Parts: sequence; C-alpha cells; structure tokens
Amino acid sequence: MEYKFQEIEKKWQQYWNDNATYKVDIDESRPKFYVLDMFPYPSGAGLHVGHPLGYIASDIYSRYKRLKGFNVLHPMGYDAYGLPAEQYAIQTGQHPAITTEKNIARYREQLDKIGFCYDWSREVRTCEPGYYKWTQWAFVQMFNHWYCNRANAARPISMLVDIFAEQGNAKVKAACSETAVFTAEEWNSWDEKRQQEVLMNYRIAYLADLKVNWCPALGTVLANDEVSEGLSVRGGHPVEQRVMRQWSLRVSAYAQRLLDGLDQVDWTDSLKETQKNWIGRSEGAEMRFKVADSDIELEIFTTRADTVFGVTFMVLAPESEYVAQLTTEEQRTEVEAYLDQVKRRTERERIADRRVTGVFSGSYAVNPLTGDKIPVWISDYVLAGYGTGAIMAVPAHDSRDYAFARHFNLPIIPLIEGADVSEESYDAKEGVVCNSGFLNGLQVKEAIAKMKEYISEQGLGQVKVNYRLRDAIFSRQRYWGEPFPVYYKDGMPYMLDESKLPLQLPEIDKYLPTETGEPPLGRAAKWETEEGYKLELNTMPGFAGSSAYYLRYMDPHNTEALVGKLANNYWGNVDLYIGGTEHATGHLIYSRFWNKFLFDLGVVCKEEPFQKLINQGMIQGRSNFVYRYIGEDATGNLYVSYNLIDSPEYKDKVQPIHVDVNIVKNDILDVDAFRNWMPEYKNAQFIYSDGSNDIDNPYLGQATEKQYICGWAVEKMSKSMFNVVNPDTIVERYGADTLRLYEMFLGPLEQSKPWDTNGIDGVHRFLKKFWGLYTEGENFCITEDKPTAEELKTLHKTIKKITFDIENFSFNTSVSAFMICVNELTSAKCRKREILEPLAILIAPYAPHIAEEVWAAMGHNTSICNAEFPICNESYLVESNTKYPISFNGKVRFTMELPADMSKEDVEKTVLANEQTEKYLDGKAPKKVIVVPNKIVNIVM
RNA sequence: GCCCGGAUGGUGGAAUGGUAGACACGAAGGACUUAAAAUCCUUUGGCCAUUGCGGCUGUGCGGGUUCAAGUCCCGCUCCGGGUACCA
Repeated sequence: MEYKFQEIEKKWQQYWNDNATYKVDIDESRPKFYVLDMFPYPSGAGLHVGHPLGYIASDIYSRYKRLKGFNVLHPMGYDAYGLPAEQYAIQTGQHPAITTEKNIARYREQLDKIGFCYDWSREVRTCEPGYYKWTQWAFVQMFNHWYCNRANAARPISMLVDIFAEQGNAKVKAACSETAVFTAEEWNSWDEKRQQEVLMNYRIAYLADLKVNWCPALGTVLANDEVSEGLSVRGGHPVEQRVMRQWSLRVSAYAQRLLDGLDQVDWTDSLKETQKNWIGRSEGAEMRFKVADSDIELEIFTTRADTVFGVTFMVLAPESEYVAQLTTEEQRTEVEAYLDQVKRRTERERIADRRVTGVFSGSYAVNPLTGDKIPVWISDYVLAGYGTGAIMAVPAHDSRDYAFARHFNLPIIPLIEGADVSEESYDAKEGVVCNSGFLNGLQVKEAIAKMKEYISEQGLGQVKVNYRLRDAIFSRQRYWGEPFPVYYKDGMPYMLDESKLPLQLPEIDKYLPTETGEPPLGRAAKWETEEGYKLELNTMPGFAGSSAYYLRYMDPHNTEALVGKLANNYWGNVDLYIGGTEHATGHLIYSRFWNKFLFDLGVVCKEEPFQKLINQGMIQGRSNFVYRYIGEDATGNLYVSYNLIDSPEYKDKVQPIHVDVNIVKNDILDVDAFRNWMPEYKNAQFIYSDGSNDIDNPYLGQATEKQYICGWAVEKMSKSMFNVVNPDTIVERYGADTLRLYEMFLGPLEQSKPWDTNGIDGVHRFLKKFWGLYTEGENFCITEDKPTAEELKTLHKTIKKITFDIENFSFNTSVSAFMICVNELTSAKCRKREILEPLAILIAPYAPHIAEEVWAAMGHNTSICNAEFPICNESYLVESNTKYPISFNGKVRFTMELPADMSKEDVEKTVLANEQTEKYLDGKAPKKVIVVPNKIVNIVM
C-alpha cells in the first residue's frame, strides 16, 4: 500500500481542526505544562524552512508531554506591529493593518500545513484592540508606580505622594532620576505642575529629556538593543545622539533582580552570560575629588580604588555638567571648539575613528591621597551615560588612560611591582602594589578592599555598585504601534482613565511625519480627548506588545484583566520557551522586567516568566552556483561544471552565478529547468562533469548520463541569493512528516546549520519503511501474535532512547533510533500489535499524521494524542539468561575481584572462566574482553 | 580588546572517561527489470595486506592526568557568535 502522505496529512489536519483536538482548558486533575514559541513577526516574505525549526521542536515536546499525561498549553500568535508593514504603507499608501492581515493569513496557511498542535482558539495579535488594551494598561500601571529600594519592589505613586506630604523625600530610597532633597513644607507649597514634575522623576514609566539614539533614515529613536556599532539593527542606518523628550521605562531599577533571577532559571550559560554582560554589574567606589581653589567636588566612579595613588589627571565627558563649571577663561575658546568638534561627529564616526582627542579645561583637582594638583581634561572617550560622566585617570593601569597620557604627555606612575609600563599599560588586577603609601605590599585585590574601607572612613566617597543597563526609551515616532494612553494638560502628561482603554489608532492620510516634523499621528484629524486635551503623538516600540504576550495566552479572551487570577495560578509561567538567540538583550530583558513589575503588583504569581529556555540555531541558506565561461572566446551562454573549474582549461576563466536552489537537486542542475528559469539562460549550453558538452552533441537533454554539477556556499537565506526554500515546497514533495523529521535530523537543535536537502530522501524512505510495517499489499496488516524476546528488546530499547532524547532535546539522534528500530522490525517481518501500537505512539510527536493514520487503522477511534506514552521495561533489555543489563550498543560492564599482580593473559582467562561471565556469555564467544585492574570488566558481544 | 561557543570521514553528524565514526546522504559494485524509476544486497576514515580472514594509523596542534582521553587539565592555532572607549 502506497504511502500517500498528501491524502493522510490533509485528512488528519482536517480531523484535528474539526474535533478541536488541541483545544485546552484549565484542568485541575492534571499537571500543567506550558510550551511556548517566540511568536513571529508576519513578514511579507512568508515562512522559509528556517522558521519552523524551533516550532517543530516545541511541537514534539508538547505532544510528548501530552502523551505523558500533562495538560499542555501550546499557543501561537503574531507580533503584528512592526516597521516593514509601515514602510510598505509609506510606499504604497496601503494601511499597515491590511498588509499585516494578509501576511498573517499566509503565515497561518503555511503553519497549518506542518501539522502543529497549537490551540488556535488562544491566538493573540499585538495589533488587536482587545490585546493592546492590556499593553496600554500595563503602561498606565508603570506610570502610576515608583520603585522602592527598601522594599525592592514597585509601589503605588499615591504612597509616595503621602510620604512627600508628610516628610518630604529625604528618607525615601527610590530608583529615580533626580536626588534634590525637599521637605514636606516645600512639597505642600508647590502647585500641581511642580509636584507632577517631581513625581515624574520617580515613575517607572517616565517622560524625560534624554540623550537618545536618533536614526534619521528611519525617522525614529531606537532603544540600546536596537543599535549595534552605531547602526540601526534593522536596516543598518547610521544613528546619532540627540537630546529629546521621550517616554522611558525605568528598567535599570530592576537591574539587580534581573541579575539575581538568572540563578533561578534553566537557561544556557552562554545566554545567561550575555544577559549578565548586558546588565553589566560592576562593584567599585564613588569618590569625590576636590577642585583646587574652588568648592566644587568632582564625583567619579572607579572599580580600581587601589590605584588612587597613580591618578595623574582627570577626564570629563564632553556632555558632563562639570565642563561648564571647570572651564577657565583662558581655555574657553579651545574647549568650545573641541565640544563643537565632538558634537559634529556621529556615533558611527566616533567608533570608527579611535584617535585620541581631548582638551584641557584649565582647572586642577587635588588627589585626596597624595595632595598633588592634577589637571582636569575633557575627552569623548569618557561616556556621559555611565557612572558620573567623569573619571580619575590611572594611565599606568588602564589602556585608554595610557593612550591619552602618552598623546598629551601626562605623567605615568606604575603602581604594581615589576609592571613594565614603558610600552603599554598593565591592566590586569594582579600583582603586588607599590608606590601607594599604606597599600604597599598588598595584593591588588586586598588593596582594593582596603582602599574602599579607607574611602568610606575618611568620607572621601562610598562603596557603590554600577550597572551598564540603561532605562528603555519607549517612544517611537511611528504610526504602526500602540498609541500611548496619554494626554497633555498644562504641558504635563496624564493617563487616560482605564474605562477609555483601548485607545485606538486614528486613521491618517499618509504614513509620514508631518511637515513640521511631528510623528505621523500628528496628521490625525482629531487626536484629542473628549475634553479637548491633546493626545500623545508617539507610539510604543515593538517590544511593548511582545513583553507580556505569554500571559495573555493563558486567558486570551478576558476583558476584565490582562490575565485572570485563576488562569494565572493554574498555568503559572512558561515551562519551556524556544526561540532565537537574537532576543537575548532585547525581548528577554524587557519581558523579564515587565513580568517582575506585574509580579510586584500581584498581577502574576511567578517572578520569572520563562523557566527553561532553548535557543534553536539559525538555518542558513545553502546557495548553488553555475559557472559562466568568460574566456576570450566566450559566447556568454556556456556554463562549466563545478568539478572542472579548477582545470587548466577553465581556471580563472569562469564567473560564479547564483542559481535557484529549487532547480538543483543534490548539487546536480536540472539543465532544462535552468534554461526555462530566466530568458537570459534560454540558450544556455553546458560543459558537463565528464567534460562532454552540448556543442559537440546537439541532442539536448537526451544524454541521460550527463550531469552538470553546481558549486555551493553557505550564506544567509535571502531572495537575492536564490537560496530560499519554502516549507510548502518540501511539504508538497515529501509531506509534513518528512519535513518535521528531516529538520530534526539535520543536527543538534541549538546549532546553526545550512539548509541542505541532500539527506531528505533518506528520511522520506524511512517513513515509507515505517508505513510498510503496518501494511501488506493493499491492506493494513496487524497480527495479534505474541512478540519474541528479540522484538520486545528492539521496542523497549527504542522507548528508552526516545524518552531520553526528548527529555534532553536531542531530537536528531531519536530519528536515528527510529530508523534502527524500523530496520530491525522490518528484517524480523514483525507485524505484531503489541510492538506496533507502542511504536506508533513513540513516533507520534515527530510524525503525527502518519501516526494517526496507522493508529486509526489499528482500530482506535480517538486521536493518538490521547494515548499514553509507553514506558520502557528494563527487563526486556536484559538477556533472558543473565542478570546483566545490556546497554544500547550491546556493551556489558560489571565489577570483579581480581588479584592486583595478575598478568594480562591470566586476567582474561580468569574472567572468562568465572561463573558469572559464563552465565552471561551462555556459550557464545565474545568479540572482545576488556579488563582493567580496577575490577571493571567490559565484554563486547 | 573582553566574554561565550566550536573544530571528528567526501558531506550532515553519533559516541554517561570504556570497540571512535551510530544513523543518514553521497560514491562504488551487484540483484531485479526490455529499459528507467522504485526496491533490495555488499563495500565505503586513511595506509598496507587482501586465494594470509589481519596489521598500522587516526577526532585542529603541542604537552599532561588516567589502566583507558574525541571527552578531563594546561598551553597554542583557526573558525563562528555576542559585546565594547562601561573606568
């Protein structure tokens, strides 16, 4: 009976849909398990074969967990706001909602063909009012809360107002933008506007003038994780620094908790490491340096308190507030010229050009330990945004300070014994300290500790922890995003009442900024509240909608809350999250922050949203090339087979040209398809792999032995390289089950690898063999005979291996195990129900369609999804006449007492003659006996 | 520069410290067939021997620990990813 995968797959996809097989509800009688994929942005290009990799893995795991008796939540949705739809709208005038809707339909169609077990009744789309109502709601909550460093949690702003009214802000320990102290009397004497301005410094969602990443090409500001090396991650456009009034989220308040939380989650070390680096905790000291002949004190941050004796100058960031205070009359012209020069450089230029630049401010500071007068410089190698925007420079032990000192001829004092600083600085935190007064003779680490103590005691400063993590800029000057539920009164922002949410996007005529440079929402005819107050013109960034979507899946239709208590308590958090590593410093930080905030509010019951996280590798494209002959006598339509391009005749006379991978199979070009591919190849002629050609043999296409071999390279999957493979193409040709198995077979889930169809025939062949186990001639054929010991062993070792593999996410090796199992059962001509039923369940997570088909054929009238996953009975793995378990590869190990001084031959004899060994061998001769003195015996059968 | 990965046949890749190369692709040979497709069988790391059925060698390079190392430790080389004047 032929394996008609197209019919089978269509039939079961229909069945699952009609019977709502994958719909889940809260069921207290069963344990829950939540498996989540990072939801996709529905781009116009549709899915390529790389996208489903993680989805297939999570689908296998979901189906497995369900078979194991768990109530599995496995939803899918769309991250529907985004730049491409907006850019398309700018070009064509088509509303981004229409583009998005169309793309989603295409995605859904593609996803459905692969046979996923999503509960589509829980689908979410970030651009739908019912969804983004809760994005806006969360923003309102952030506006209405502040972060208390005593409670280490978010607290209502009303509580802060009460404290201010009673005792001012002196005792408040909060994560805030400004620390000017005021009393209760002062607070109570201020008008509302002034009070609102002060409160703004404390809110978790706050409006402030900030130095932001402005991308002129995109016409919007970007968050730090959306910028890499001075270019926008999306599009690669230059980004410049600009001060703008923007909404921000006080993510930095959660820095320590974001760091601590990493210990509680089951993520890979490398991902945790990436987040740790991004959060960038550094322990050090904040110190004050007196400015000579002035009351001003320069505050700096250092992690190398031990090096204060070697501070020979100080440096201010050009944007630092100190610059204006410390620039002397004589230096003013020079300083202003330098500031001007710095301002004109873009971030990109600054990164590209690392030449040392700077200017002397004219002022001197006093080294608090040596009493020396040290010059204060201004240079752009010091960043305004980190620490205090000012540093103490220790040229001997910091490479940047060293370069600066060398360039401007400033003194360099080595502080570590034996450190040679004549050519470069000695940056390592190792060695014995010298030239440092009371620190001399100590190890660097001891010296740091001692100096920190000294600094606090002497009142020179205090111990301080700094974080690299910045607050997240939350405004975007775009149309296609969530509108802020914000209106302005008297220049101050106020939140819309919850009853007014969601605030929906207005229609506009064009998707561009207004003539006056306002964001696109400035074009809306009436963008104001009923009372006539102006509404916010910015929209929220992409990460707004994706930060809490996993919560919404738990209770997607709730109109009263983001997620109901009941649903949240039952589903808890995500047990398994699968997605790409590109979200390590964006989505995965914001989501954790967002979740922790909601946790503080008591909205969610778990502090960490994603318990276990796996990053699937990227699937790269595998491009194919033909080689056009470009020698002197070239006609322009002759193509040389890849194996000949290095031969003397053609070397350096061919030009590689990308060819559509869909007309190449196993690197052999379909020459007729190539001729029909594009008009310019219509008359293409070939030099084939054996050196023959079409010119000498004009009977095109008749010589079946002839092959044109294509070259190949691994590149990003992209349209322009003709290497995009759609999952639909594969599903059509081989079926969804083959695609699923093959994507898993390709290699370890977490590894990046090129898409390559070279092995897909083998997997498809396997499924045919599997099908053959259940069918005979034109019929299904399952017998009720009792299986042999050998058959039971085959089954149970497969159960053991598959269980182990799924639990460890080694899906690639389980495909191999299936192949071995089916080969063994095929040779044994086994058609026994007792073997084939459990086997069908085993394979169901991987190849659900074929599993359902044979399951039904075996007389079951419910979905195989409701079956029970078989359990390995170890006793079948033990040879009938021994008590020694046999491992998967047939090896036996046991311990035996042996005299220490026995010769190798005698040891072998003794082992073979031993009663236990004899019992195990049962008359059969072992292939090899390996015995080692510590009494471990390996016998290989 | 710093941090994290990785390196195994012609290819993708297997190997709780215990027969390296499972499984698959590709290739070669054979069977069936008028032929092709499909299917099945054999061989397939390298070198030597192959009417002596075996021997030697082998997991990027150099050391080490161990009865035993692809696996653990130290020192390199190369490749990939992340990140960066973060004091």
